Amino acid sequence: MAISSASLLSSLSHTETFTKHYTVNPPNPILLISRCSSLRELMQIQAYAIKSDLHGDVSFVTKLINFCTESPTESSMSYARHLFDAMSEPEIVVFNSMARGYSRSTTPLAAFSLFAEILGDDLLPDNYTFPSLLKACAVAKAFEEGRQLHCVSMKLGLDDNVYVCPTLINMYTECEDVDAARCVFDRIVEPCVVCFNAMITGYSRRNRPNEALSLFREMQGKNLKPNEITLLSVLSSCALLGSLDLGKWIHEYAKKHGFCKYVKVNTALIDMFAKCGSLDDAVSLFEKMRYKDTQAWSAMIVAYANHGKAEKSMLLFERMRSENVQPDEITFLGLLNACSHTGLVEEGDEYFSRMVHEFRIVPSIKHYGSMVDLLGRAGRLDDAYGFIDRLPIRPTPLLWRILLSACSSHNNVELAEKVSERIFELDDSHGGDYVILSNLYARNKKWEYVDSLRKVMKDRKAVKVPGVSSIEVNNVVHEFFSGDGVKSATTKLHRALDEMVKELKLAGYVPDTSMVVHADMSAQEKEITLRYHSEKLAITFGLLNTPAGTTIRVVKNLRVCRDCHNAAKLISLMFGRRVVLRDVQRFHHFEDGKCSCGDFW
DNA sequence: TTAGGGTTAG
Repeated sequence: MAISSASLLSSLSHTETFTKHYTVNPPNPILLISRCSSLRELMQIQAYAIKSDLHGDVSFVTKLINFCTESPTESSMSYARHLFDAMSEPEIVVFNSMARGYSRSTTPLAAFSLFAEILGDDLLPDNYTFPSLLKACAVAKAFEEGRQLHCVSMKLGLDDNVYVCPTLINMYTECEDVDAARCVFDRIVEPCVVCFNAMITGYSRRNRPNEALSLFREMQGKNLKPNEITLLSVLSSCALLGSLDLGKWIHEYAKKHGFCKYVKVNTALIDMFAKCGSLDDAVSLFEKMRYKDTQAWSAMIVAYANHGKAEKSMLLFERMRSENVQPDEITFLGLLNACSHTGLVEEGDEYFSRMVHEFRIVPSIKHYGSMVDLLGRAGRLDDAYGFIDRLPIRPTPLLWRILLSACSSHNNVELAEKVSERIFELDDSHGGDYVILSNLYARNKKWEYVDSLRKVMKDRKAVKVPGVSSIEVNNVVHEFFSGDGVKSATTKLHRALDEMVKELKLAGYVPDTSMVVHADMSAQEKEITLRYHSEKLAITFGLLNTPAGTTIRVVKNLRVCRDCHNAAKLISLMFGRRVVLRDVQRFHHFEDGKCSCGDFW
């Protein structure tokens, strides 16, 4: 909305509300701003001030702009800019306020443009200027602009300022340059809690939980007291790693130091417990929370969804609504995932429609992805294809990738080829896509296609992310890579795995080598490749190193393979162990020879 | 008269 002219402003000043509330004597415009509750009222105050001496006064205009930038909207920012431009000699204070507003608005980089515009003038940026500008760059993921600001702050000797440092770290991590952030951090002589938090959060958000946790330990070594924000990031790292022991320790720490009064800490604890495979702990914490906000409800709905408990997710949503808590986009993402994991196509469709029409939430690419998954997994591949084709936005490779997985699950080579073409048009560097397609060819014995595809993959230098599974034993997280030991299996772990497979075979396990791509391999070689998959290595490690009868919790970075899924079911039966396996999509709870996913995943 | 780090999704 463009801001109205002076004539409109002056007409507003004569409205009834204005006369009633603000023309009592003595009407002091500065005082009026502190009582102001809407942009409309603010305009009336400004119009009123035109008649007074205050019009054009720096501190008065600054107050007006501050009001506009507190929770910026398109119109409030446009009005603020109008006031800013009208100032004959703006001061840096006023600019800082404008920059803060932009950094919180939908057009954060406007802060940088304004900065570039005024830089040549007499306005000298100060230690209040950089945090807002850097925040804007972080939000917009504008690396170049952020780096330029870093240079300017260095020239002005402000790069080690206590307020500037955390935003520099935050800007670099949001722009995916964690190492640059670490350089900034390492230059700080005595980093404070906020600096540690910025760096720990950066590691955690960039999927580097081990570094986050080691920095957390370093922080404790320096006797710096963590605060609730530290705990949020550390919990998020525990969740990434599936590190239940450390997560429990943080829970105890939070209880002891009074951090459990924070709703966000509880929400992060719920998420951690759920992602570490302990859904019961998540539920009991959730039920104990006196006040639950949208995020807490969403976290629990998402937790149920990831554990394949769609019914519970949906019931919780009903409870949430009956307590008049407004759902957000994440609540619906949880519900849609719950439906897609369990094949509830109609219910998922209904939630999508309610989200858009009843709650006026604009679907994001993630919601679309969930819908494609819902249709695809349920075998409605053509519908899923049509859904992507009709989207109001340009489909991303990820969206097609979800459909490609579904084609693989439903053994549809023809559509998989078509979908792969669409993916390769957008991104041909993702090795996983070639692997899925060649697995499909292999399963259908189209060996000549397997060979040519592998050649194409090699020519395009596409790399597949290796499978990694991890397991925590006695506070230490052990990682296993798929294929470890294929060439020379000499360790105790490999011998134990070989023995276990022998026993499994006696119980009826038949290795499913159909998805092992390499056409030139012997049956024996294929079986070995399959045997040393990361999840089998991790589960065996768990069997060897944890007390009988305890639950084995494994985290995998990709989707679990069909053969490992079969093996895990049998292991749970033969060794009397519950195995909780988190893959990139969801949880699988293996018990008594069955999986909680009901073999639908 | 302006200022730093923030869970749930990805």
